[in-house]
Amino acid sequence: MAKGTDDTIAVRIGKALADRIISGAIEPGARLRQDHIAEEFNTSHVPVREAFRRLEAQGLAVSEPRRGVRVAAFDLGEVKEVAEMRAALEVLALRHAAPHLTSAILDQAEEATKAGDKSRDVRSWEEANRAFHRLILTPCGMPRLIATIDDLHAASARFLFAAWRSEWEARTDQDHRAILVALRQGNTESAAATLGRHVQWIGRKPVRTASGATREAFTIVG
Amino acid sequence: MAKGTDDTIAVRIGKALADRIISGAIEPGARLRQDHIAEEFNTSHVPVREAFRRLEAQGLAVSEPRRGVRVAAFDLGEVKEVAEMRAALEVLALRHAAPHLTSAILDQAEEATKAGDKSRDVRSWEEANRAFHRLILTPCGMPRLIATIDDLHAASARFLFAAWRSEWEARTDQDHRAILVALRQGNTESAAATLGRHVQWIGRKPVRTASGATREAFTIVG
DNA sequence: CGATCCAAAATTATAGATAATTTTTTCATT
DNA sequence: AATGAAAAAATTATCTATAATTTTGGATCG
Repeated sequence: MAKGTDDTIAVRIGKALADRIISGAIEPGARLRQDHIAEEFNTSHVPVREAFRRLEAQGLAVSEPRRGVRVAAFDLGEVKEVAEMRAALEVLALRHAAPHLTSAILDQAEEATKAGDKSRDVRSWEEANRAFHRLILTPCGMPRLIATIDDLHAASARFLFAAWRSEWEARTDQDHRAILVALRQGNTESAAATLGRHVQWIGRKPVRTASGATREAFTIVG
Repeated sequence: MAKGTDDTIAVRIGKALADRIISGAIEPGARLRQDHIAEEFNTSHVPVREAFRRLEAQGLAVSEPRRGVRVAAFDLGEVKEVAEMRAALEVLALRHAAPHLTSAILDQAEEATKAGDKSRDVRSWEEANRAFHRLILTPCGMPRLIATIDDLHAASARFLFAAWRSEWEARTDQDHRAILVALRQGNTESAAATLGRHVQWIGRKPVRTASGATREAFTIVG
């Protein structure tokens, strides 16, 4: 995966900030100060502002005119919303991708599933999970649909990292396997139905807040 | 509808350019030169560049590093893609909106349908159509979903204006009426099914190209 | 006549400077 | 100590200037 060294500076900054927001390195609600970021990346603030517009469009940041840009906050409602949007769109993508899925692709997807089951931290689990979904969906040949799904995956990953920052225990992903079996049998509708349920499975877990109290954290697991 | 005079200049330029691209005032593939646009709006090119990033995210423009920004081209494939995405997402939105639909809202939606039937040009038909969809979907209370649907509507409108720039003949919208009847009866699933079919209805029409030949133009009608 | 190379013009991308606004701090007053 | 106004500092938004790249328009050669 090329690090895109010929990208414009604004694009590079946008990717770097997106990664920090998704990983939780920057807290929800935190201010993004253009001069500070510009200084850190050794640029002027002009490309930083362009990067902000991109983050805004992805739903990772919110901007108020003359008041600055903040990392987008999120709540259980948004977790559910993203899950349902993903369900609707990934099912659509899978229906179109199914006729173009080769057994080579399905083998790769199975590898990704195994990698997910073996992973010992959230980060690598998320990577494997994303690879699985991307592999079976990309052959739909609908670039706008894929781009929208990618943004939703970014949001999902953010929720995931927020809930399971440190302690993570991989479990074998039966849904992924059931989807692959159905696809190998040419049973697209069954695969689509399982996928739709799969991405709407919301994990919950108690988390200690800054104030010491415990609350429930929710996230899309799939 | 406030013209947003306290928006940032970049936002104003973005809206103005989006309107031109959607209406077809600027051709697909046309270059958007930042200095020219800056001069026209009496600004520097910095806010223009920010506006470009927004248009890019909406799928209305495409940018190649150091080569500039162009109005996005589109083909039958993209018309279909947008129609299917709309079907999937509007059905989802309607299922969530249905419990919150009051008869006042449904009356407004009926007014919008009548306005559409009466309209004598594409532009006002499109406006009425968009009002109908927005009215019955917004109560879903899912902001990200609504924002995504709005971008898809913008794309739909663009296809519509490209196919029916001048000659337009309104027809009475039976689908809208069927949807309203189902919603009034509390039959959400029937309404959703009709809506899903409705936005996938693709209109076709012969169009004379610049070179004099005729080709088929396609667009989402709904 | 057409292809190709080169210089001039135009254009994009970034930097540095300035005006306008918001946030923070200070300090007098209750 | 709490409140609130005023001044100072920080920050955003925009403009002007400059460097880097691409496009354009010939001139030259086959």
